[in-house]
Amino acid sequence: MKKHGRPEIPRKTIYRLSIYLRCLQRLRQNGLETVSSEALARAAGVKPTQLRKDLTYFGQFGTRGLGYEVDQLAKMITDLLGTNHLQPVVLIGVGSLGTALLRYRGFEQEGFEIVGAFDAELRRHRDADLKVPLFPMERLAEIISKHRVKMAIVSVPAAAGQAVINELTALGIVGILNFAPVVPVVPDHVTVNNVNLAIELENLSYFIQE
Amino acid sequence: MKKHGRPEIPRKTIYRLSIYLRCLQRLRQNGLETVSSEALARAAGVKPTQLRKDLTYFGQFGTRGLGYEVDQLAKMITDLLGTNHLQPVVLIGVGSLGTALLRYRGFEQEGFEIVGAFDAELRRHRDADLKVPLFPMERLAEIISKHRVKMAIVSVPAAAGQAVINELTALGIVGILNFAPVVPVVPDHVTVNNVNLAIELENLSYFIQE
DNA sequence: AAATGTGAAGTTGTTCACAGCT
DNA sequence: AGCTGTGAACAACTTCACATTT
Repeated sequence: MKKHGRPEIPRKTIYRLSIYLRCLQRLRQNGLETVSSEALARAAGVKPTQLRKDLTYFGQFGTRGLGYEVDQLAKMITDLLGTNHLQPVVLIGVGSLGTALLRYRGFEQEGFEIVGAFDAELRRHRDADLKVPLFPMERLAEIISKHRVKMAIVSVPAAAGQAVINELTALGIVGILNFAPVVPVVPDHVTVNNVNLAIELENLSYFIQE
Repeated sequence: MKKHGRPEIPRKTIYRLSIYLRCLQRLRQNGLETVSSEALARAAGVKPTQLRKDLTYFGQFGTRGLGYEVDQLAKMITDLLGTNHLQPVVLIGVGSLGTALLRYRGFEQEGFEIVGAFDAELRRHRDADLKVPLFPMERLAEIISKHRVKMAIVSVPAAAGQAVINELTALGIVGILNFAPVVPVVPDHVTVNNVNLAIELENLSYFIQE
């Protein structure tokens, strides 16, 4: 995990922005037009002061004595996160987890489109019901350039992890959601978010003892 | 996400322990018997001093002038995390993501066994190749008590999230790996690790701008 | 000589307290 | 009166510097 670009803003703040956005969307569905930092913070599971501090990294969006306009704040967060337009993504590694991720509807709902899935060995995984086109690794460069892809999801085994990540960064990918259980090394301008499901469970295991 | 039990130890330290363990396992496969904090830290992607500080929360395990014994350190971390014995887990929500998680081999490799998968509507998801037994929600209490389950994976839609989590905690579950896009409310003695794949992608989206 | 263990210093992130709008 | 915006205080975590052990 690395940060850059606007380095003075805590990464956790960016993460919480996404949570605020989800809450705002729900508030909007409920017909709310305005919300106080206290109410929004409670919905997001944080303290009101933290919400306000998070927002002030980017400017002033509220009205004192009143609160925030739901629509306006949601739009500003969307713009800020860069999710206001559809983002093309490639997925590498169509094994058990990769297939699972391809079936998962959650990504497209939030503005991401998996334009291609790649694997070193395609044969086995030709599930007819997958809507995402499958390609051999040889066509990775072509698809990335054709769709101007900047983000990738990596769900290959540990042994292949670093090599695949090297290939992706060489092809211009600058954001990687990495499920491979490795500690990836990438150039400075590339951001990696690591998700390791086994470690999350293992972590729980510690806390439930006794 | 909550902490308790041994509260003085940073949660991030516990998380890194898992990473150290993976690195140690790899070192052991390569026949290494001893490792310095510098070498292990490099493998784990942290600074040597951080590794040493992390370990001293739990005692002294190294030999000055020499380093750490790989086997011994791995065993101590395993004991500490509580992954030295097989841990039964239930999974709630056999939708696209839930099915994916059931197919994922990563959990059992690390000592977790999904003893049952549950869903409000079972019909659709009778994939013959799933090895995990599927049950209706009505049998949740029975299975949890039969296998003495303390951990659960929640992969239901947002709308069902809090209700399912309430049911689980009422049945004695104390550790939850939550994929439902909600901000869960749980009693103090319950630990929740939230994983939100859409938010991870959204977060990347911010960092790749410009 | 080599490498750990650790108090102290430094850095980062959170919360407080209250000034300032509306 | 109510609620935001923010410098200052605080807390948590990381890194340094070096004493200590083999």
